[in-house]
Amino acid sequence: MALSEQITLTDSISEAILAAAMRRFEQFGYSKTTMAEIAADCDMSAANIYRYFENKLEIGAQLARRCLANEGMALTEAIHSSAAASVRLEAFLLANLHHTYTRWSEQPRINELVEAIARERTDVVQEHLRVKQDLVEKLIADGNKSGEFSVQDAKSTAEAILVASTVFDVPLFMHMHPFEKFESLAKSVAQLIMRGLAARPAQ
Amino acid sequence: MALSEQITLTDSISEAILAAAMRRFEQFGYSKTTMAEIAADCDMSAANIYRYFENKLEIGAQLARRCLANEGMALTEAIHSSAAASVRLEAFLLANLHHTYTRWSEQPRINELVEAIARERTDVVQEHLRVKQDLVEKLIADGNKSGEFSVQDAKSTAEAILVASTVFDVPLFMHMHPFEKFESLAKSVAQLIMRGLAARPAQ
DNA sequence: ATAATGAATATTTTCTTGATCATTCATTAT
DNA sequence: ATAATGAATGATCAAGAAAATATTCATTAT
Repeated sequence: MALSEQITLTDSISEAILAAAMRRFEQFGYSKTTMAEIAADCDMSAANIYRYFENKLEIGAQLARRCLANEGMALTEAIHSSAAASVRLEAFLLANLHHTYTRWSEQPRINELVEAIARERTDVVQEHLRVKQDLVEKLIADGNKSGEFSVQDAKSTAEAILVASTVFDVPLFMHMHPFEKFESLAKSVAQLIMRGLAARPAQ
Repeated sequence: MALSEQITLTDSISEAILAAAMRRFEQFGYSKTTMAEIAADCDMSAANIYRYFENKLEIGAQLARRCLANEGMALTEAIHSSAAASVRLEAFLLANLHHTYTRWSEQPRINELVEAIARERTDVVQEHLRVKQDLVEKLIADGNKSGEFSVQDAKSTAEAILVASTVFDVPLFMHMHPFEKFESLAKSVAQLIMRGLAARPAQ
């Protein structure tokens, strides 16, 4: 009892810290937010934060994990509809793009965090890529089962699809086109991935 | 006669400046190279360079144009073989990757120039993309003609292919994998683009 | 014991301020 | 006229001091 109580308390304090950090990161950016400010928001000393998190980057990493997990859920939804596999593939790419573009344009401060994590916490990003690849692999398996696809190596194919859709996943590229252009590009790429170039007897 | 002579002279001086600049950029990087140094290499004053080039960035832009034109030629070769269109597509992606990776690993100083141009001379990069897209469009047209492909909108398909192969074109990504891994990814993507996911009766 | 803190330390960032450098221009050479 | 230059100007960069900040730790509170 004392044990579970303690864990709960610790957790809720950690949550408060994360929430405060998130508010600050959103409003002022990662680098402009100080541990002292986060601590003050939680009515504690900066030193006390270190009882709950290893350091500032770890706070950023956990927030990034959640953010990416959110994206993962959106992508899961996009892929788990009952529509045709081709439709779901397009939905996947569009959802991916939408997430990237929205964050880029509406939460510009958060990009700084994203960059820091991408640079210094490769593990977080790679875990997310693994999740995405699993999703695509499942989609491919579904398509194979329904007869819509005939893909041999689902794993490397899923990897190739992710590589091919990198542009829609990296904030850095978002300045290149307006959203609508990106949308149409994502659709083109989805269609390309679906149909390929090779001629086929009946369509 | 006086006229053509003058133009030739001007040209050869411009060439000397470009050559000197290139040597410096390769060895010391764009930002660490001064106009005075380039000028000294050509036995002239810094001020005199401005009779031949608008400014330092313009020198960089012209060198970048040549560099990209070289890449364009390599890609043209890759695409103009007499092999099957699918083979040529793969060759195109691999040549693209090879160029990016080699420059990144063997001429790290030049990356600074590339970044500056990408940032401040979008026109140069976009012109190169246009050239590449034309090449891919031609490849598609060839494939259509030979019956290997059946692509309706060659233009937007070519655009999609370029978008899908962005990772192989951007130095920024080169640190993510060793060359061999990239090679295998490029092959996977090429195959994906070729065959697509959709089931087809024969093949 | 567990939590929390203030003070101490080590890193980073910011801020000068003195170069260095790109670019312009009036002047000189050809 | 055409080429070329040195000196002037404003912008950018760099070294180092000062300030802010992340992180640690010895100490206090519960």
